[in-house]
Amino acid sequence: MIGEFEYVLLTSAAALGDNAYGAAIREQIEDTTGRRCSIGALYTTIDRLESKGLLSTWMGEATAERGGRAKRMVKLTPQGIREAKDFYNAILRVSRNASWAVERRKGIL
Amino acid sequence: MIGEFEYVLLTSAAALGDNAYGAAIREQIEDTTGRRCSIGALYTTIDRLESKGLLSTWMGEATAERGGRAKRMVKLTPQGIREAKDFYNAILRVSRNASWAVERRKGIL
DNA sequence: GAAAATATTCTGCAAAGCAGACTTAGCGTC
DNA sequence: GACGCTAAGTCTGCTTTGCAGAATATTTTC
Repeated sequence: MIGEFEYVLLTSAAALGDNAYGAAIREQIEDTTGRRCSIGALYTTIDRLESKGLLSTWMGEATAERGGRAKRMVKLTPQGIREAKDFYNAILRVSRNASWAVERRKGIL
Repeated sequence: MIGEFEYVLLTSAAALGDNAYGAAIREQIEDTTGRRCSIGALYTTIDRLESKGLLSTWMGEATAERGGRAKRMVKLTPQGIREAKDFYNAILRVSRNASWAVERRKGIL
């Protein structure tokens, strides 16, 4: 099973679609979680996920906007999508009868 | 933020209420996740969660059913409940627009 | 008093998460 | 054509979580 941060990263990369690359993913993570994401946390996790085959990366061109180095683009593999889905479903299944989940459902419905 | 397994353990203990103790929690975890839970994973995590103040434990009496040692009873602290809730909400928030979450919602509604 | 049952303790290792200094590289300008 | 500015990624070391199972404790039953 993937870890929580790995899940957050996969989800954030998926949300960015064709614009998913290191720095943008980092921003996306900070925005959606409200937590700070260090550079180290980001890239070590990207490396790990790539070596596990859950995402693939390649170097894009350095887009020319006032400086900048080439971007490392990211895309989930089918296996990555599968594992993210599994993680999500596992959390939902385990939480089925948890008071906090029930409360929240009531709020939504 | 707590880890995924810590979340599973807290949730399982919560589900068992007054019957929450090591071995029962382990069974609960195996049932709800479908994954195997080793003894080591269980108790090291209980220890950690206790030292972080997310749950408290005490020794109960040895119930007399064909042998058996005293049980280590477990109960979430208010802080434990809070952290579990935070974890759950964080996953839901991050997943808001993920394809796998959307698919699943459609299935439910 | 030995076997069987129930449950926990202990110890070591593997995987995931976190932090930030350092480096690379293009752009603009003078 | 060197220098500073900006955007982005590499590298390295450490901490926290997760995993495994052998060993041990305690109680019942025969």
